[in-house]
Amino acid sequence: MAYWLFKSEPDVFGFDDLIAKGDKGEEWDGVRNYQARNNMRAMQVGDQGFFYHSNIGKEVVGIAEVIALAHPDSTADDPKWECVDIRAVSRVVRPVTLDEAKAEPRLKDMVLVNNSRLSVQPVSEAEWKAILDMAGGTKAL
DNA sequence: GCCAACGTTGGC
DNA sequence: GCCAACGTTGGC
Repeated sequence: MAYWLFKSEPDVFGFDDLIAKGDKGEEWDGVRNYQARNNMRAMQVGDQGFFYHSNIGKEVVGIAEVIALAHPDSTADDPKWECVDIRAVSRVVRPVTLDEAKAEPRLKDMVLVNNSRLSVQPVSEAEWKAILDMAGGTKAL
């Protein structure tokens, strides 16, 4: 099981929008960056990822799960762009902000802290646990 | 709204 | 294949 982080602007598509999609989830489409795409290609069904709100909030607000392997992005002209499907799993008890992540020694190597522009990021198991710890765990949707 | 950082593009 | 120019992203 691997861990990831999905970044989105909440005024375009926020965690609540993903929750509204229910168990069927949603294509994580629109990614036009090779690193982000390659991360999605590496995902397995059942992998989990943090859902991070950029610009507004700048915080980890919930957890999503990969429910379909990478497939061609239906919104792309070029089949080289692929995306996975994800669904919302749970909220964090307390959102963890970017400022808090930057101030946390355990997260000093986290991609979010060092390269916040990458929209789909890998998260190590230690980072995953640290964020969950800071968030006070998760709660049902 | 500004600007720094980053990725991509295209001329050479 | 290098690198300058450009566009986009996202924190501030």
